[in-house]
Amino acid sequence: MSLPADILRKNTTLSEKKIKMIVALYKPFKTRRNQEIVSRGEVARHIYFVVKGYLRVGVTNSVGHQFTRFLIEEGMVGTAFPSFVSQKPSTASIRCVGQCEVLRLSYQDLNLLCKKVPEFETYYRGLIEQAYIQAIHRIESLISMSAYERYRLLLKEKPKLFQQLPANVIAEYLGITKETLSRLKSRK
Amino acid sequence: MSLPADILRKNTTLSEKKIKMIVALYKPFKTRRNQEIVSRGEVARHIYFVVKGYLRVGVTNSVGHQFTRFLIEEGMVGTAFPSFVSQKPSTASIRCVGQCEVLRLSYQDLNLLCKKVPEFETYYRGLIEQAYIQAIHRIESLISMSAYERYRLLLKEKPKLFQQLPANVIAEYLGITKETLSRLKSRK
DNA sequence: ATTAGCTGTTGATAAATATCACCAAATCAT
DNA sequence: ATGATTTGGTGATATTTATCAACAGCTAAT
Repeated sequence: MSLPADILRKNTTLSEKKIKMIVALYKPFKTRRNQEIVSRGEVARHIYFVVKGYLRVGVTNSVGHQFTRFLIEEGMVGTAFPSFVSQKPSTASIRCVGQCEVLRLSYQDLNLLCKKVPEFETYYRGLIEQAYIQAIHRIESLISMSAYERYRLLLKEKPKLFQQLPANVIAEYLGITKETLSRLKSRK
Repeated sequence: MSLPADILRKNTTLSEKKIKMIVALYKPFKTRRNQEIVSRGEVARHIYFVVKGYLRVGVTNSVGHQFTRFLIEEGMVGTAFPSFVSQKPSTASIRCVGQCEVLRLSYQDLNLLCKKVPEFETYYRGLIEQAYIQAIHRIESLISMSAYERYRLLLKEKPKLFQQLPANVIAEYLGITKETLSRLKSRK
């Protein structure tokens, strides 16, 4: 049936009835090509479930350069997390890469679910654990590897990104300029 | 009374009885100066609560250089997280910086608590959320700031680290060499 | 169809950081 | 107390990466 329902079925032992109830809270959210769905300074009031496409969570540094904090892929869930948890204004923005299909779950509904359905909280905790583990690996690659090594690692682990995303987004994710990325590509 | 109990009192509405029961599962763990308490290749079977000192979670890259994935400060809890969650061998090691006082909670006990005491799971989820947020900030600083900017930020946010830890540990945490850190210090 | 903008490259150069070698001071183990 | 090890610092140089500029091919909007 629906992608979020499949994922709950696979990762929890929740009854069909409860799954239905939960999934009804994931509201379809219409997006336009490259639309910014959360702007810097706004509070991230939802977590987003990506059905199709990519969301890019990005920040801008002191001299106006863009960086990609996270890429949220199909089947994954994410948001501007520090803002979402604190319900304070976000330093990051969230933008669709191309045309996306997105569901969203509000902060209130998520917390209500966590309170009322312990099994959902366990599932949600697992999501955060996995996200945190990804973040740890990213930190490790950033402190211990050269740009070229990080590029090779990403190419090996997520080759799809290179087919589906423009090079500047990849470069912003790796924390290098698009020129450097272009040169790394032609390095043997 | 005890530090972990105080923290539970402050962050949950658990009864004194339950807090007592939970804290009894945090076992004191004797460490020697600079002792490695989890080695690379071992499974991290506990999370560690630091009563005194610092734990350093570190990795070694392909050419044998050390890096510091995380520093766990007094009053904080942590472990080699990817290994702990998966219960598979760790790529990181955990080492005491100097002389430490540490409590530890086993994987089994933690999961039992999460299952039996939903409020504990909420508390634990909050810990992971905060750890994840810290990790996000670290990623952002690594992809968007220069070594000097990262050094200044750390100096501003955690000045204590510079008094309490040797410079090479700080450098490994910033992802730079100790020589570069030494030069950044004398930069105005 | 045409223009304007976006995307990916490449070159020349500058800036940041690492590497290697060495030294002095502090700290530790015996 | 002493010898050994660790720690912090500096210089010379190499390497990595960023910056700035230019350009060709593509894409999208009018």
